[in-house]
Amino acid sequence: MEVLKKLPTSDSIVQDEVAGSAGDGRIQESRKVSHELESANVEMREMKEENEKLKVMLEHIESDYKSLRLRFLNKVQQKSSAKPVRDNKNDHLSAEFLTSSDQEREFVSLSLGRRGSNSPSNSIDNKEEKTKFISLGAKEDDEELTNVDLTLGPDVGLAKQNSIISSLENSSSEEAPAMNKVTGKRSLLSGDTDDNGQQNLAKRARVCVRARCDTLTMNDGCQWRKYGQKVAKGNPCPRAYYRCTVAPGCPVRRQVQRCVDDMSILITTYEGTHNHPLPLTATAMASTTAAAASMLLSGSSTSGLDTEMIKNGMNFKLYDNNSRFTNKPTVVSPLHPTVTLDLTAPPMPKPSSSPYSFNFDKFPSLQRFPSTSLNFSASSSSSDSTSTINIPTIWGSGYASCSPVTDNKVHTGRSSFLNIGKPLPQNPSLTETLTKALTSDPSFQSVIAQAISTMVGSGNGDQHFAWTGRNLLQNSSTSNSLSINQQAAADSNNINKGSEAYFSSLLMSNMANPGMLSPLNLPSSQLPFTMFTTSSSSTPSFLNEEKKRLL
DNA sequence: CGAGTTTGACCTGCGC
DNA sequence: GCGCAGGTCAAACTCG
Repeated sequence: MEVLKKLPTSDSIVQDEVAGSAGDGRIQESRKVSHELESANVEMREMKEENEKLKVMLEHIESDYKSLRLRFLNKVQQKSSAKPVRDNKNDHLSAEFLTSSDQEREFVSLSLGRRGSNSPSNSIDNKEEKTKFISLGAKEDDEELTNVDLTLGPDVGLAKQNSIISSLENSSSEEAPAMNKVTGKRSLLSGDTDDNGQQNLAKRARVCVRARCDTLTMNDGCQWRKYGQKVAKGNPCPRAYYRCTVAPGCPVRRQVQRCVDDMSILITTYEGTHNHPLPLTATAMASTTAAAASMLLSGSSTSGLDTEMIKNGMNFKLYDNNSRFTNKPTVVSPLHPTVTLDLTAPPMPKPSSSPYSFNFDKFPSLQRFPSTSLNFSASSSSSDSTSTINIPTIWGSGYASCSPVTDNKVHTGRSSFLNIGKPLPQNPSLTETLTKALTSDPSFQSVIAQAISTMVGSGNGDQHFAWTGRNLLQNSSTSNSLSINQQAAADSNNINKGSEAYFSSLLMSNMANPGMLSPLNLPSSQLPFTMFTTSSSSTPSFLNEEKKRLL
């Protein structure tokens, strides 16, 4: 405005003209300036109006968010307080994990199932971290999350959220591997006592990611050091053992193994919780696996889910884990309840109807992302403790949904699927069903939020992409990511058109996982569609040999 | 030379 | 108790 004041006004220009002290050229120049000034004024007025509209929109969104969040928390509280013990076989899980406080933690923690610590060395740190977290307080937490999550810039609030997540992780992080004082060797299993045996059972929950992957290994954003390799029985492909090296002493391990039935499928199993802030590029996988582990440990992947979902009108496709996957996760041990995220299933045809389709036409900004569907299922009988989250992907069909039950196979294992990627027909009125779906089961909320956040962040740009639409063509190192990028590029024109829709998706994500990274703060490079990149490290040796042979 | 990988030995849990 | 299999260790090796 000060600049404008300094500029000559039209009056002064006229005066100048009258004075005749300037030539024709100067008069024309003055008129030009005057014209520009007027148009600038008009533009400013328009911008002001637009700003006002945006403000109103933001306020509206914020109030919607708050009310939705309140409703969500109420539902969670009701659910957790009324949650019955599920079945005898899961009594130990129920007793340990179905308390309301635990359930809440399931949503806000990135823990892959391990929680609590018996380690004296870590107890102080954990106490401190817990105190830190608790000191945030419910009110402050609410405020912070509200403020942070509704912040427009992807960078703003990132540090805050990271620190929150770090605190949460640390508060539930596992202890460093117990060392045998006599031998000096690590003794994970022998350290268990009878008292905490059942607790440790749950602590060892694993998340197994099955992904069709032409490249040598999955780049999930973390740094890994290989510490062993073993040929497992029944699979000629050796299993490689990796340890997280982002921070010294991080207890997280992963196993990488090719699927025996389909060598193009890479099975990566994660175990443990990072005891350090995650690199940005690693948060998506951590969030996803945490959500999966939460689903497993909260019991939602058990028969309880089945019952509840159907009870609430949620129909989920049921799979026979044993028949569908002869290539099951690397190890299914009673000591290692495993949840599997399956990104390998082929696209499926559109079902005729869907009781819970999530219309992405309401979220135009999301349409550039691969569509997903959530397909939960669980079997009733329990012969193992494996859950599967099945995530096939289809690009650009524009819907995410829970697909209807289409078969009723007999289930021989305790298994669950989260199936993402099946296109479904558009359902014109979905607000009610969506709300119902979101409020019906906390675990569902958690997982759907993660799935959505994954989709939202999958534009393969950097974390500013949603706002600036730039860098959409990065990371096209694999065919999958190329497809995504093409999709993203094709839709990049629409990127700034759907801010309201984008906010809406954030609401859902943050509502279900207030402590997790919002898509706002997730770099897209971390997402499953681009994580299959060649890595110089952590390369299975047999693939190296294969590579050498080919060369 | 340091970081990461390879690989054989060793430890532990589990089933018979 | 024994053998098997999964998991880990650590010395040797490789690579940049």
